[in-house]
Amino acid sequence: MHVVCGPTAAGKSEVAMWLAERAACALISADSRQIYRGFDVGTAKPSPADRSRAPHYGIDVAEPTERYSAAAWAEAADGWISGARAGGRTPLVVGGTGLYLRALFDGLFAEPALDAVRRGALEELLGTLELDELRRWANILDPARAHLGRTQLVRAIGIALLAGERVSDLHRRNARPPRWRPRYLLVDPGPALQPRIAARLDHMLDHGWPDEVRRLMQTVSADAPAWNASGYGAVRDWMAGRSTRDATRERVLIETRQYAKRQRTWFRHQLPERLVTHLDPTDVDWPTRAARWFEVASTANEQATTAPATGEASS
RNA sequence: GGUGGGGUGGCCGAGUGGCUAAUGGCAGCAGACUGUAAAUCUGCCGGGUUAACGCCCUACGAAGGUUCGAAUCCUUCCCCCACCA
Repeated sequence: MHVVCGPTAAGKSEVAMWLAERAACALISADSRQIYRGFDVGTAKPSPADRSRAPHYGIDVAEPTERYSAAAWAEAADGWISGARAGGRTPLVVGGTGLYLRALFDGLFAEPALDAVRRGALEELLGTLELDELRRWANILDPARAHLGRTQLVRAIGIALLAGERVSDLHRRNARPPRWRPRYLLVDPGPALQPRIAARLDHMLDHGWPDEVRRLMQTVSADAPAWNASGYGAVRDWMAGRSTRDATRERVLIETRQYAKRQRTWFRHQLPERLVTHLDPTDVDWPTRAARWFEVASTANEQATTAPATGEASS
């Protein structure tokens, strides 16, 4: 499976669009924010023009108030991939949400059935606890996960209590087999990323982001999951009169930089290096390199489907 | 010109004689990550040296001084802010 990934504003979509037009691809968006309807400018969704140039899947598939998940996305992505193929196109997964890629390619463990009501009540309770307190619980219930963040702790504790099983055990026991072999094209312009982030932000601020946020503030409740996309909180503060344009710009810049940094850390350590091809989109010959990657990855895909291989073709 | 307040590590900001290379926060760097992931967390964070403990140097506007010892006390100077003229 072809995957174009990389930090935000790196130029993933330019590369993906180029490949899509050249090789008749359909784009599968692996982006946890572009799924939300109405959150367009600030999430840098592909333009209508781009969307008419190649089929896009995975965009505008959820209400802003909906609590989405990596598993839900991966399941939907299965359908999109089939849909792309049925339409005679090569699916090309594009996105920067590492966990979504993992959910699709490594498969998350099968979650035991949980009583929704009890789970909701428990999560509400755990939400009131201090982080240290959650750590103490996790140390008893699922020590292997006790070093993680709040979100993970709540989940580990919840499953341990409600299902009587540790997430860390389920990882091993309930693992789902991977369905595809990914080939990653990691797009990253290196030091040029910072100026690109700034330029994109200025463009967003001049092309409707403030209005978009003002509109969303009327219709989408303030605690909707869609809001926690970097920048939206800052722009919302500005629109509410709690901040200035300059301060907002500065804050969003920082949030975006930090996000890009986290993405780089993820891709650097979580992706198997042997499956990754690096692409610097500021290289003049990036199209050649991208095309070569596409060919090699296609060949690898064919081999994988004809003979459930044991080895990996190196990139 | 007078009076009062203030100048602290990249920034903000505690600290009023030794426990202070100096609480916090931000920014930065590195890392973790299997169902909210643009999320949620962890470590480092003056310089040099060390595997580490440590050791050395530089540092609280500037210059002097008091003291065994000063970011902290005294003197002068520079700059900022407020109020009075």
